Amino acid sequence: MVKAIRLDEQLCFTIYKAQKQYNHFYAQALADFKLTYPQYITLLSLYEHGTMSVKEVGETLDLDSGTLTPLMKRMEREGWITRTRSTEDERRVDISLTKKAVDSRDAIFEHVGECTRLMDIPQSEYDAIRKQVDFVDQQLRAIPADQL
Amino acid sequence: MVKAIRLDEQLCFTIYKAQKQYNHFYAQALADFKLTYPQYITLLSLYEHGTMSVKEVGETLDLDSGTLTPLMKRMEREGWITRTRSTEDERRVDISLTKKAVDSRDAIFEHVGECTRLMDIPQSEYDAIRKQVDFVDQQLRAIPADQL
DNA sequence: GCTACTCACATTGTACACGATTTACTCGAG
DNA sequence: CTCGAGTAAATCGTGTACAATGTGAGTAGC
Repeated sequence: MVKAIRLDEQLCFTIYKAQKQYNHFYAQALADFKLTYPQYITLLSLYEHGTMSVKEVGETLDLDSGTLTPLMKRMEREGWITRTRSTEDERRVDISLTKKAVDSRDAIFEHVGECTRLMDIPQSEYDAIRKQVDFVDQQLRAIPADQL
Repeated sequence: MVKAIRLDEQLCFTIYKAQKQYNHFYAQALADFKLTYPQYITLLSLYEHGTMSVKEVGETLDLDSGTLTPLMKRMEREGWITRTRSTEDERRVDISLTKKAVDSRDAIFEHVGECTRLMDIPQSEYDAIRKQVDFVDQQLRAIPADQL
């Protein structure tokens, strides 16, 4: 007799739903800037590290070129970034922030900060949850592929 | 002076990554059954509640018809479910499990159970994390749309 | 200076997600 | 009985994700 797997008891499902809810939250919070959540975290990474190649952006966000290339073309079209083929290594494409992106930084941080404050979770608890979810992520990555 | 938002300190980003990792995990765990993660949770819900309309499935999974209709057409094509227009209310489409789905239940539960056991997280901690993430989800849903 | 390998990025195909609109059906008020 | 409000699915358009493949650019080894 196999024990049933109940949807509401699955951590994967809770995380799945929370991720979608965060997406929805940021879709509204970022609507004025016409940014999606993946575009927003791309900006965050560029604010933090400055100009990077597509590969390096991908490493900070855990995304591959199949996702990033079209995403960044949209961000270029919207005037957030520039994409320039590197001269010293022509395989690389360097991603830089535009003046618009630099100028918008404070307004974005300010507005997102206000919105996230609406959630009303104490900093200590917020950090604790983040560490626990990160632990789950680490556990998942630690499973060797040949055991599945 | 606006305080910088650091990607690695954001709970949204941790959850975003964990969700993708879970997706990857289940893609491998479910490969033998040719099921994706959204298809798997659809099956779970049907195992638990039996035949339901598309709307009811959507309520258990927090998905709308725009996502479910094509997903279920694929599942129908793969022989997991049947889609039949309800006779007493012709607006409804009832989703039922096929014999293949019923017969596969134990094998799926068994295999997924084995795979999740590889994560090695004690049940008490697992539940605690799930409750915390669920709390975050609730907090997000509690924010009135007009405040963003 | 050739060749094989590797690397960075782009492209293609499949599968979600979801807002917005459309279509078909139900039901209750007049 | 009929019409309009409401409902359930389907459809459409946009934007991710990612495996697999293609392409051109470096590079190591002989």
